[in-house]
Amino acid sequence: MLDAHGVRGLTLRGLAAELGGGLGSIYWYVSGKYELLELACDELIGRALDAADTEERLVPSPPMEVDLGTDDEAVLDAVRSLRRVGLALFDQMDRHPWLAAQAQLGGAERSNGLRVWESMGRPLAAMGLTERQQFHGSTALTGYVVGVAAEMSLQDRAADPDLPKGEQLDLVVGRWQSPDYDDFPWIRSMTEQFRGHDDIVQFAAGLDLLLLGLVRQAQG
Amino acid sequence: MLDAHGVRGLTLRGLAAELGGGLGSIYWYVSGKYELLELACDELIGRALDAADTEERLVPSPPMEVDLGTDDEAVLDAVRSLRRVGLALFDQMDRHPWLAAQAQLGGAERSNGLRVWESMGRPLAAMGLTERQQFHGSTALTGYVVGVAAEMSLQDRAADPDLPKGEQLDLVVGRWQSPDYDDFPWIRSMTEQFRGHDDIVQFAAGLDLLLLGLVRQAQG
DNA sequence: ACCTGAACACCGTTCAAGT
DNA sequence: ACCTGAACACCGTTCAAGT
Repeated sequence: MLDAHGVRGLTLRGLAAELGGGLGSIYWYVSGKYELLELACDELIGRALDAADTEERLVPSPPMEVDLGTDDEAVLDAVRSLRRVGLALFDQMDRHPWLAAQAQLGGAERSNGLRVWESMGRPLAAMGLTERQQFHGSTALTGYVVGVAAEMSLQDRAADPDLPKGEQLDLVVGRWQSPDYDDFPWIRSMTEQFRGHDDIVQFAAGLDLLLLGLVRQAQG
Repeated sequence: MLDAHGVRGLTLRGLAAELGGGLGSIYWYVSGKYELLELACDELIGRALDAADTEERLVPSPPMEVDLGTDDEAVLDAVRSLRRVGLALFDQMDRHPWLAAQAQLGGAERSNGLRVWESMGRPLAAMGLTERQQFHGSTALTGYVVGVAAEMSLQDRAADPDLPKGEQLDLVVGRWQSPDYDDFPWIRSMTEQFRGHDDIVQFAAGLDLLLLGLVRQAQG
């Protein structure tokens, strides 16, 4: 997969050349570029879900920094489940920076899109939430996952790929000290946090906020 | 703005014709299509923030369905503030379905991107969260907003624009009863919820979960 | 300073023609 | 059934030339 060059960098001519075939032959297998991307998305999402299920090859989870305030084993189990799925999906989108922008997880016709939604919904039901709360919770979770992943993918793409990670952060944070940022004191106050930030930790922290909210809702 | 045809439907040739000018003259004012889109994004985000500030022309907020479990006026004020900004941004992206996919809110160089981040951050600081919690909270909020908005924009675009809303829902939900969905009992159980769903209510519900998590974190 | 439009270098998609 | 590549209808961008 030569998607290291992004969605736009994948041309049907390039793909045909890579496969040693003619340009038109692609259209025998696939209706167009859109379906090609959809299939690639579905494949990668499917693998992420497999990883979440089998528990192998799973990204190491950052420790949970929030206190859920419950020892109900059913609830804790559901939370662990949701966290595992969310982190597996994020990890996959982190590895393939074009994925997040492309993946319309919920409501997709592709079967793995449905698997995502089902994977989110079942634990929510097990937590004892009402159907309405389950519904809202599931779209909140999927929306959060692709939203944060997309945001971070864009942020990383904007950065100069030649510079080392540390210098990139210094460059951004350096701008924050300029007079342009006089109206944004809060952003400036985040200098230290931004310099030490880690994408997956940040993602997990927000996911845990959502999970905390859901636990509270189940308890209330 | 003829962006009723989406980002791809906006061609520089079409724009030049609309403006009654030559194709090349656009490049005198703007470096390319990318910058043009960035400017349009920034303008609309800016208007949304203005609406959130002035409290006029603001979308009616759905009632909060979660119990925050606090009467700390400073915290409640912060929550109201975050909710107002989030809803104003979502409303704008709901009105302009191409916006969400385009808007890299956080970390954008454009000044209104910074305004978004600052608007989210200040209330979080006022809630008494640690700097680390503020940082994580702000990215979670912005990520959630654009993520859910993007997901819903895609969902609405996929639908047949000729059919009335009710029939569209029936069509989707009808498919859920087919044998293809035998492996997705939870999705099937959401039939009733999906049929009666309302985008902005759904968005607000998830936002409130995040806010509930943040309030708990501040209290803990 | 500001505009013009032909020209260029690409796209995705189609389709008559091959095996 | 499966593949080919020229041809088509578009893009965004550049640039010598105008006023």
